[in-house]
Amino acid sequence: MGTTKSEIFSIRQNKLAKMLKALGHPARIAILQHIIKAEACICGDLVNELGLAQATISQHLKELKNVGIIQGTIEGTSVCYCIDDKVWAQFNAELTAFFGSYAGRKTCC
Amino acid sequence: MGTTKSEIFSIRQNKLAKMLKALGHPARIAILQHIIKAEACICGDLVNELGLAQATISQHLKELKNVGIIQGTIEGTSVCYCIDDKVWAQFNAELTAFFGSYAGRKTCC
DNA sequence: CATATTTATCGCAATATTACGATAAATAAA
DNA sequence: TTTATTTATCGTAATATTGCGATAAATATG
Repeated sequence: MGTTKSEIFSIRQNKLAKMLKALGHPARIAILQHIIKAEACICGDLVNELGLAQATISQHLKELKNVGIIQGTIEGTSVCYCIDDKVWAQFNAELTAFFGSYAGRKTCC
Repeated sequence: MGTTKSEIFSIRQNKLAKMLKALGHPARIAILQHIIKAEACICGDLVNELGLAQATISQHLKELKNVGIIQGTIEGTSVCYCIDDKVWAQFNAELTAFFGSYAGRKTCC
C-alpha cells in the first residue's frame, strides 16, 4: 500500500495526472512564474527570491525537469533554467482537451 | 518538516497548486472522466468501473469534493455525483490564464 | 594552486498520501 | 422488524513528499 495503482489506469490518465501533480505545489508554481516573468533563463536567482533552502529548490527544479517542462543549461558555475516551449504547449493542449471535454450539465439529479 | 510552507507563497499560488494537486492522481482523473462520459450524475457505478476498493474511491471523491469540483446529492441509499459547472469553469479559467502567461521564449541562453 | 561560487546529491526527520479491511450509518425492500 | 444495499469513516500499513543541513562536484577567480 501507499503506492498509486498505476497499472489499472490508462497511459493517458497516468500522464495527465503526473503532469498535474508536478505542477501541484506552490513552490513549483512560483518557480515557473519567476522564469516566465524574467522573460529569459534564470541562473541562480531562485534561491534568493523564494524563501526556501537551496537544497529544497534544487529538488523542486528536479521534479519540474523530470516532467520536461523546464530545461537546464550549464553556464559556467551556474545553471540556467528555461521553460521548454514544446512541453509547455503540450501540457496546455492536454489540459485544454481535458477541460473542453465537459461543457456543462445536461440531465442531472 | 514534511509540510508545505504555504505561508511564503501567495494565496493565488497556493490555490492554483491545491487545485492541480487535487487533479494530480489517475484515479481522480478517471473518476472525473467517468462522470463526464455518463453525461449525468453517477450513483455507485464507480466502484465497479475502477479497480479500487470502495473505501479508496470514497476517499478520492472526498478530495474532489474538498476542492469543490464535484458535488454529491443523496438519492435514497446512494449518492449521486456531478461536476460543479461553476468550479469547473473557474479551474479552466485559472489554467488558461496560467498557461497563457507564457507564449514562447524570447531571449535565452 | 588555493579559494570562492554555484548547484546537485545524500541522509535524515516530519508529515502526507494511498490503499484497504472493518465497521458504522442511513435508507430501501422484504 | 429484519435484511440488504450503499456510502462514509476509522484505523492501520506502506510508501511518497517536503524541507533542510551537510557535503560533494564543477567551474571560476585570485
